[in-house]
This record gives sequence, structure tokens and C-alpha cells, in this order.
Amino acid sequence: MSQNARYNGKASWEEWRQTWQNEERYNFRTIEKKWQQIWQDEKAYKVEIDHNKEKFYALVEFPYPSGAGLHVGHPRSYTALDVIARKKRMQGFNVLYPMGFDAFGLPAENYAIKTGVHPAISTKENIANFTRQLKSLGFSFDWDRCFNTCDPEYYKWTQWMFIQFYKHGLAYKDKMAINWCPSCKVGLANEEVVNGHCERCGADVVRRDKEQWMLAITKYADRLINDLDQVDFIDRVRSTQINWIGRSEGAELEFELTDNSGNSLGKKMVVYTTRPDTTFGVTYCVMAPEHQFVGELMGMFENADDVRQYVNETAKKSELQRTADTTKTGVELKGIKARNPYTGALIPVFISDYVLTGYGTGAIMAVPAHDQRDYDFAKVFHLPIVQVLAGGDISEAAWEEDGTHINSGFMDGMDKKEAMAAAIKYAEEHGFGHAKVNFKLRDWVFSRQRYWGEPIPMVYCEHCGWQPIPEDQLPLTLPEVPDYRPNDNGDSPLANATEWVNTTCPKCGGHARRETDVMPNWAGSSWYFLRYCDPHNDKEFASKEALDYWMNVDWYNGGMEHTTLHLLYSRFWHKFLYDCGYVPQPEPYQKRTSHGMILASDGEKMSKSRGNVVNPDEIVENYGADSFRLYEMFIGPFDQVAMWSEESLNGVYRFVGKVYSLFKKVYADKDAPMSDEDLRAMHKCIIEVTERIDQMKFNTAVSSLMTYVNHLATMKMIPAQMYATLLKLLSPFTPHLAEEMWARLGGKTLIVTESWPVGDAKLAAENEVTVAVQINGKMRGTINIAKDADKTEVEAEALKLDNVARQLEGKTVKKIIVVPNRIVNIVA
RNA sequence: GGGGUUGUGGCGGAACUGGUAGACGCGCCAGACUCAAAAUCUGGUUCCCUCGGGAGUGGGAGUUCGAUUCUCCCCGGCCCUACCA
Repeated sequence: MSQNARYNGKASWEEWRQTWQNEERYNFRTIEKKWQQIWQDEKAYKVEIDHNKEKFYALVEFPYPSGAGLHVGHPRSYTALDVIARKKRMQGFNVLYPMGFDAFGLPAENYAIKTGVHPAISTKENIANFTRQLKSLGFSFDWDRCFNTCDPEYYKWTQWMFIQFYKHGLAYKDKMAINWCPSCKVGLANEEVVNGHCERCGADVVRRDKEQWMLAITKYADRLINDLDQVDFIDRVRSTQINWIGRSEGAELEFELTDNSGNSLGKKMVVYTTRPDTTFGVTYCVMAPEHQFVGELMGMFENADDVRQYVNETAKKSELQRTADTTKTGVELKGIKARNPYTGALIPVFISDYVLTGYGTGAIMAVPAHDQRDYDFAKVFHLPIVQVLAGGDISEAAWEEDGTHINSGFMDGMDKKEAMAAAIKYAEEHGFGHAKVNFKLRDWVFSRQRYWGEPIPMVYCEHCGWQPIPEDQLPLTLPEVPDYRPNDNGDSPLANATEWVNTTCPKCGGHARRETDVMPNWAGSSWYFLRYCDPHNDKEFASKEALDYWMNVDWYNGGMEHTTLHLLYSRFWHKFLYDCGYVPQPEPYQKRTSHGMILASDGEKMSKSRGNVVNPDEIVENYGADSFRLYEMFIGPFDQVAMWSEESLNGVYRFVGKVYSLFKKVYADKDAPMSDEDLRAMHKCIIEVTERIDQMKFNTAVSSLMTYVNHLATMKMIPAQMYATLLKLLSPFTPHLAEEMWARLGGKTLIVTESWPVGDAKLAAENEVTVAVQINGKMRGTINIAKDADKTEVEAEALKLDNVARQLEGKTVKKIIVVPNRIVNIVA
């Protein structure tokens, strides 16, 4: 290591000392820059595979490099895992803590449309700015592994993986109603539609048919739920995922369609229900207006005009309009009936937009007595309501609780479980139905009619159909285009790059056209953690050796907002690669935690429009990176929302200054003795900080450090060991300060390379304890007594207290409860 | 409607498997230093009080010698999701 850099260019520690020994204030500006330079020059955080060491892979969600720069929310996650990574490193682990950029995305493209600046250029600038900001915070990333997803060397593999999906039949093209944003002129995934609005621009989303590439994530739905048992995800992430996948068990039942007299029309309407046991309460059926039978049977309907009109109205409605208004509307399909397969009864059939075409079979059997939506509909259309579950009063509302079956033929008297089994058995025996599991999860719409994304590596040949481009021709790079605007037909800007679009079929050599849609921005982030293992590999996305050594990710932290999208997609993607034999484990992340958002001091989300955004650069400039980091760890419970407070930040800043100034009291003699009390304070701090970092209780870990510093502050002189221990414990939080003071203390190596202190519980233990004395559960005083003192001795001491004697006057002691080292409760 | 999460001083928040509620920090008050201010340092700081005490962790009940912690009911905040049959 270059001693000069360490000693600010001086030849020796002694010479260097002359320059700072009279310094009053902690000059964080120069000191932080100095250490960042040293870490960079010495590649202090670079890691390689080392089979002699246990690995630890810490991961945070890589940012989208927006033009706005780093948000104070980013460092909450980054600092937390930096603290964990640094501690693990000092505990002897080979730690991989990488950073990169999720660089494809709409903002860069929208910016290009506005200004004409190519997304590649603005993205590059933004990445440079983000990198500068991240480096200014002293994170221990291995920068040699940094990459961004819009680099062809990276997306080459994203495209390669898409081809694997295609080859395994999991990528397919389908014409389907998609969410269409008329403002962005882009198809959106369900997940990108927020309350019927476009997630990005807020415009009303409408439905529109479009040929889309789809990824068959639903084929993995069961495994995405079941394999959660193999990993350690915090409860809310786990339950959110399960909820999103939305598994439900029920049955598909066939209802034969007939004319008014009960003559079969030769069509069987399949409905999905989670309660086949309630079929005796079915009084009508409903199909989605888009259901194929509606068109096919149009000629049968006596009120065909009304039906057509309703179908048209529904088609025009946006998602928002369709879901916002829960008043039931619909039209009866006059002229046809459905036959209840259990009872043989003929019941009316309706169409209504409360039945969705995308879930189940797009048709339902309605049980108004026991489903509120059916109940509401039945009230509007004056349909009979037949109770089949006992309990409740159905005169006002549906009874949605369980109850013994009544009016249910062979199921009478049964409970839910028995009746479900009986109903399904009956359906199977009579050949009109079977048990069926359904999911809310839909297949992943993988096409975007956009420019700034990975080109989908497929060509269409009139003779051979869709063909993947040969893998040795990857990457298929984005062509230059004159205009980034999607056209009103919904075609991608790539459609205008005629030369690029027209190509030859890899199979027959004839004329073919390239796919002009690009991938969604979730593509690149679905496997980036694999690339970190071996980022410069140009033969494979990562070598087997690297994947075997580094995977899984041991600890992944990120925002709750990515729980349903990124986290689910990347788990699916990884499972697919696992099935193909490309990665060693079925799950990518061993442990997933989530941090709370940082709100502005007014309790609102930080936003440009509110003008309450805190700029990290200013914080670093005014308080220093260490104070910033430490404050973000101290701000509150890590998993909960926190409000930014510059006053609290100032308190932490004072603490940093205090640690600096305590150095003046440090004994030159390293072997100076410590009192039992000092030893106790030190070991207590070691134990608490170590435990609390592991539990992500960073705020109380910092409290422990503060308590320890308060102890040091009361001492006249501080033994070097006590101060050195403080620096080591502090180093994950405030690495610059720790390095500087470590060097001033005479440390010849980076504190990063030192080992983490080990606490001794025996030394941390008090030998005298304060025991509370209560009478009837009320505090009346305390006694100081030897630890683990004899019960009778404790009782005797407690009774000796003046206050206790006074309170007990005229009362008889019935019982004395002694909790060792804690409490004495006298019951009188 | 469904799911999750949360409610403790003036504020952010501590409190291990039920055992001295308010750690730590902010703010505030007083003192020191200063012509003064900032910065820094020292002490105090849940509320009420007749200075004996009393009340107190959203509200109400319960279990217990003892409840912020466990059980039941009710009220509120925040986040996600939503006509998913």
C-alpha cells in the first residue's frame, strides 16, 4: 500500500502527525475524498473466487439511472447492505457486493423524443452522474463488476435467454386485449397499470387488441408459490407474492345451453367456481360480454340489438371505467337458457361486465345468496335468491360465511369440506366437470412498442413463420432511427428502420422481417445478479465455475414496490434457466428483505412538484458521507417508512465530530489497563452492534455505539484498544472516519482488512444488578445486589427498604415473587 | 371488499422468551465559555401533584403477583391490491 497517500503525501506517520495534531475540527471533505481515492487505487473491494473462503453475496436492486440523480431513498438500501457486507468481510467472508445500472427504460426515450438527444447519450451521462454520487458515499462495491443492461455485451445474453424461452415453448406470440396507453402509445403489462391509469404518464388505459410476445410465467405459478418454502423472505414479501399469484382451488362445470323449451343448442358453457358445493343455489349464469358464445349465438337472441349495444359499450370502456363503477349492469340473453347440471333446472343467462374475460373461463354460475356481487346483480334484475348455506340473513345481503348445506339435495347436512368433495365427485361421475386450480397471475406481456429496449431477436418469414435469429449473430443491436416516436398504429419506432427490418430468414434464406417490438424494462433486471458473478465473460452469460461459487444471492434487499414485478419475474426467469441446466439452484435469492421508504419532512413522498426533494449531493457537501450514511441507519426501523429530518441528521453529525475529538484522549500506550467497567462497556457494545446488524436493527446498533461513545466521553484518558474497537464497530457505518482515525492511531493496513471484534458475554455481564422492588405490582424502589444473589437474600434486602416498610404497614405479606436479577414483587 | 402493516413523551423512536416504560437522538430549559451570537461542554426534561403520592404505551374488557408485550371486542393511520367468481 502506498504509505504516502495514507499519510497525505508525508513520508512517515510522525511527519503526518505534525499536520493534524492541532486540528480542532474534523475536515470530512478532504478526509472522505482521500479514502475514496485510496480504496479505488488499491481496489480495496475487488473480489475474486477464493475457494479457501466462505463466500457471501450481498445484493441491492440496481438503480435506473434517471436524470434526476440519486434519491435519498437509494442509500438507505445501499448503506444497509454495505454495513452488512463490510461486517461480513471483516468476519472473514469473501464478499461480493456489486452495483450496476438498469439502463433501458421510458424516461430516457421520452427525453429523446423531447430533446432529440439519443437515449444512449443521456443514459451514459446519467450513469456517470450516478457513479459519481455512489462513489461519494463510500460504498464498498466492486466497481470492476459494474455493467449496464443497455450495453450490447450484456443484452446479447438477455436476447439469448429469450431465444431459449422461445425454443422451450415459453415465449409465444398471441393476439390479445392488452392495456394500451393512448398517451405513451405503448402496451402495458397488467402490473404497469395503476388504478386504470398508465403507471408512467397517468393517462386512462384502454383495451386494444395487439399481437404480443408473451412469456408463460403461469406455467411456473405453482412452483413460484411452493418454492417460497425453500427461501427466507420476510413475511410481507412472501404473502404479497402468494397473493399476487392468487391461487384458488375450485372446479370447472359445464352448463348446457338450450332454447327456451330446453332443447340443446349443442353448446356447453364452462364456468369456473370455487364453490361447486353451492350449485343448488344457482339462479342464473353470466358470461363476459367478450365471451365467444355471445357472438356465435347472436342470431338466437330475441333482443340481439340490446346485446350488441352492451357488448360495444363494454369494449369502449377503459379498465378504469369498468372497475370504478361497481353498480351492476347487464343484459339477459333472451331466447336461451342454461341447464344446471346438478338440478336440471333451466336458468336465465346474462352478459355483464362484472364477469371478466381474462379470469377463469369468462363465465360464471351465480349464487346470489352467498356472493355479494351476484346478490347485487340479482337485486337489480329481480332474480330469485336461494339460500343453500344455513346461518345469516339473506334479506339484506349475501351470506358469505360458511354454514351447513340446506336445499342442496345430496349435499344437505354436509359441511363445506364434505360438500365440496361430494360436488366434485358427482360432477366427475356424470362427466360434466372436474376440479380445477386457477391463478390470478397472467402470462407476461413481453413486447413493447418502443425504441429504448432490447430488440427481440426474432424474424418473421412468410414461409417458415417466426424464427429466432442464430445465436452466433447475437447481439442484435438497436439500429439508429430518425424518430423515437411510436406511431399511432402502435408500431415501434424500429418499424421505420426499413433496412434493419428487412432481412433474410435464417431457415429458408428467403425474405423475412424483423420483430420491431422491444423487450420490457423488466427483462434486463431479471438476471443481472447472475452477470455480476462473471461480468466480462464473452462466451457465456456467466461461467459455471462462477455461478457454482457465488450463487445464490445470500441477501437481497430492495423496495416493496418490486415485490410483485421484478421479484416474481426474476424468480421465474431463474427457474427457467435452472430447468435448462444453466444455473445451479432453483431459487436465486436465499434471503429477501425490504426497506421502508424515506419521506420528506412533511410526511409526503419526495417529489419535484412538491419541491420537497432532498439532494444527496448537498447532504454530502454539508455533513459528509459518513454522517449521511449513519443518519440513514439511525433514522428509524429499517423496514418502516421514515421521515427525513435535517435536525436529526445534525445530531448524528455531532456524534461523528465527537468520535473525532475523543481521539485526543486516547492513550499512546496500547496496553493501558481497562477497568472492569470499561471492559464491560466495550464488550457490551461489541455484542449489541454485532447482533443488531445481523437483525437489521441498524437504528439500535447506532444507539449502542452512541452509548459506548458516551462512556468513552466520561473517561479522562482512553486506552487505545477501546478506541480501536470503536473504530472497527463504526467502520461499516462511517468507513472514512474509521479509516482516518485508524491510520492516526498507527494502523498500517486498511481497517477494512482488520478482523471484526468478538464480544465476550462474561466480560459484558454486570456483577451487581439493580433489582426493582414492587408491592402489588407497583414500583416502590430498587435495590443493588450481587448478580445471581440468593433468593432469600434478595427478599430480605427488599423488605429493608424504608419505602417498602412504610407501604406494608398494617398489611400482611401473602407472597413474595422473586425474578432473579430482575424484580421482587411483594403481594400484600 | 381482500391482503399487509402500524398506533408509546413536544418529535423520531427503545424495551430480550410478560418483569424498573420512555434507551439513543432531536427539540426544549438552566448553567459554563463569549462583549454578544454560533459552535462546544455540563446538568435537567412523560404528565399531574397538597411532594406522601397519583396517572400513563389508541379505546374497552380479560388472563396474570405483574401486560407496550398474551386473548377478545372496538377505533384510527399508512401501504399494496381490487367486480379474480
